[in-house]
Amino acid sequence: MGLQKTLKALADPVRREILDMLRIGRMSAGDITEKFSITGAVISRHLSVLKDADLIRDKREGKFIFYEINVSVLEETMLWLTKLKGDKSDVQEQ
Amino acid sequence: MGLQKTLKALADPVRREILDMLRIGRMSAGDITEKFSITGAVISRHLSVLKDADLIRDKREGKFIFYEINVSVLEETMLWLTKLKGDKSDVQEQ
DNA sequence: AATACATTTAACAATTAAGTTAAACGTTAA
DNA sequence: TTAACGTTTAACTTAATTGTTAAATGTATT
Repeated sequence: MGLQKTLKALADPVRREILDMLRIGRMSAGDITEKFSITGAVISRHLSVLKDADLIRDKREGKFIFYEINVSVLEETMLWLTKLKGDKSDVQEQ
Repeated sequence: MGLQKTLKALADPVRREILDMLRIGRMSAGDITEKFSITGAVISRHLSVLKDADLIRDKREGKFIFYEINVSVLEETMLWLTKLKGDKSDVQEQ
């Protein structure tokens, strides 16, 4: 389910923007929510989708929950895209 | 809308399988349909999503419509993923 | 223990997406 | 020009997704 979950998670613009933000550094759920004009409940659910895809990790510190990006799962996606793009090593060319 | 359409198109397993098949070479809509256990109408709609994302191109030849993959639009996705993965050239590191 | 704060979960409404079958369209052949 | 074939479009059903508000959970503070 790796590739499927990853691509599904990446297919939403809000979730991609969250990842783009986390690229710079970790943030609390509240900090992330502030950057959008949607409710915290929605952001929370987006975060759970990203977490389920293992694209982010969370860590509670007191009343805050901090989120950080985990890029390692992107490897599989990159490999698939690379294969699609033109690595024809496993295809009989003529 | 490039990245959004691309990722949305790639988020469906049937569409990814179609792309994987077209990687080997072009196929008619009927040939593609045969490989699945869903109706031709559904395949046709998946093809239209892929076409709208410019991931495939079509060409009618007689009664057949042949589809071929177009990988050039994947470049934008690869760039975004690469940036996310660790190209921090535009981020202040400490 | 009561209150406040940060976040998630639940219940619901609206929208989008994927599947079905049947009808329509474009092309070829009789 | 009618019939047959390949494919798409339309109408519909069901399931999934995204958003809302309200309630619940977990932690810190008084």
